[in-house]
Amino acid sequence: MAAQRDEGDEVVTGTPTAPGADRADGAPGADTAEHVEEPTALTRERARAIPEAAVARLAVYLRVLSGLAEQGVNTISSEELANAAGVNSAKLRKDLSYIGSYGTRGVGYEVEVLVGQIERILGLTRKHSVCVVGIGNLGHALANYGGFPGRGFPVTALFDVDPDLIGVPVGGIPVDHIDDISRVVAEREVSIGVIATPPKAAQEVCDRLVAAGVQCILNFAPVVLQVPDYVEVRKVDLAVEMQILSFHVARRADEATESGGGPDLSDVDGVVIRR
Amino acid sequence: MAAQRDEGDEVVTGTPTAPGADRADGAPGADTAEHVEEPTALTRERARAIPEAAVARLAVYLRVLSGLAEQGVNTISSEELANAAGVNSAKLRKDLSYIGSYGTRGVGYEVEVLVGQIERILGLTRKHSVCVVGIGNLGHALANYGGFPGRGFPVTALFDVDPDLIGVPVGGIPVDHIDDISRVVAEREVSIGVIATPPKAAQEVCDRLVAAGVQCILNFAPVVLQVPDYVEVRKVDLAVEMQILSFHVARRADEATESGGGPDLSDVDGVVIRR
DNA sequence: CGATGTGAACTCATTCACAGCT
DNA sequence: AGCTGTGAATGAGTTCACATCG
Repeated sequence: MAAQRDEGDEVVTGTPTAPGADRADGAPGADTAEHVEEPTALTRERARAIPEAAVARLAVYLRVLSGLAEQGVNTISSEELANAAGVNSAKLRKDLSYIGSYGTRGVGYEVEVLVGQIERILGLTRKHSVCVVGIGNLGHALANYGGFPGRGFPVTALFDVDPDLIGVPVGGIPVDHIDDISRVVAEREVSIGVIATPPKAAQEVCDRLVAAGVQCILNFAPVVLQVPDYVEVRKVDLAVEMQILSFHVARRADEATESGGGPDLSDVDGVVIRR
Repeated sequence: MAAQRDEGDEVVTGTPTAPGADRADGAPGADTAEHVEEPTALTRERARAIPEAAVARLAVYLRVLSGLAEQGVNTISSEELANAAGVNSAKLRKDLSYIGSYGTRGVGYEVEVLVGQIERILGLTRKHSVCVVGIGNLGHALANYGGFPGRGFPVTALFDVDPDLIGVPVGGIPVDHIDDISRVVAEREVSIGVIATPPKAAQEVCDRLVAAGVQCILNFAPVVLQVPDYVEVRKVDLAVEMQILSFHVARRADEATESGGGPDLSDVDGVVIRR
């Protein structure tokens, strides 16, 4: 049964401070990939309208729930599930409400039901063939994950340019030359492309993937990919993650340094406080 | 037991360059009843207050800028830089404004200056020793990155439980047994721990890292780690990424179904098909 | 002029708090 | 009595638009 919710969010702003009209939107800005949705109101019919942030969490809930199912747990409350997923229960309930009402008041949720519903929403009832481009260290690791994280994402093709690798099976799949990408992607109906090449090659590989018809890309290369609007790109950026952690280490250090030391306003690291 | 934080945190308030008397009293606008702020633990103070989202982007800008510097570019406008980083210029300028005013009106930014300032803010002027736990496929790949993404993050220790691995050098560093983690982490002043173990071992490894004094963790294992408040956890979750992409594939498919080959729909909602 | 820097408006996301069902 | 589901309130993050200054 499809989601029967209404399109939800209207202009909830009850604040009278709302400005006049000004609907002159359509700014042709340099907007990059990321979001595809058409900004101007009029949501498509019974819009799927699940906030991106919620989608990410649904995937987490799904994993937790699968674990519970294996342990034979049948029912769980929002409180417990939220806890296991590392979020608070209000958020969890709101997230689940986006996909429908599958809980029982006074009781909780049936694990099986939730698993099924989340899988449906995430499109996991269908298999998504994946290809990995760039069979270096990381590519190897990814290919060897075999069936990729969880089932449902079979890796069916590997590409590289290194002649020594072509034909060599990695994780059971022989490596093809990148020049054959179009043919192979079509033949094996690849729907998701993973880029694990050195940064310099990433954009070109990306272009080839797109040309081959791939519309979803997971990018491990430390580059900002330019893609057409209709292509969805997610990136996993080690350097950025490390640097964010670094930022926190630094901030922690700052705090430690100045704590206890009176209200001195001296800029710790050079940020001049102008006035 | 606080679960790991995901995103957002930190109180904003007061830009470093705020003019005149900012920092007035408390919260702006009419506060409702006695709602005594509940600051994140002991943080606060003269918070550097850079939104988490901005921090992540600063890291991206930094990479783009470094590339430009190498190419000999001296100056760049917000428009150009934004473009290269895949964001719009307003966002970029706002992000940069969090770290100070280093641009020249009518001209743009000096690449070198920006690189320096971002590095300072991200705490990259200091080296952060990294350890990797779990030397399987992924751990190998990570260890072999050598100096980790970009310089500044030297991998100085590797851990595993497999007797066959202990002592074997990977990427130049011999693998230690996890039981020695406390000693080794202390000796090598590891400040960031990377978890690349199978899911089942992740929480325990995490606990050991924390016990050993590591306060920043990058987790590749598909589990929600439970850590004390003062520990910062970032996660890289392949399964979640794939599932988010899957969701988009599914949504795309839905849209396609209903727009083109959709069997006669005497539907009420005008199917708004743009372009 | 032209591009930065930034209050203010707006949009998206999270949390509160409670009505409503079991 | 207990727990879900959800409007409404709050807060975070993004975009607008323009004063400002090199």
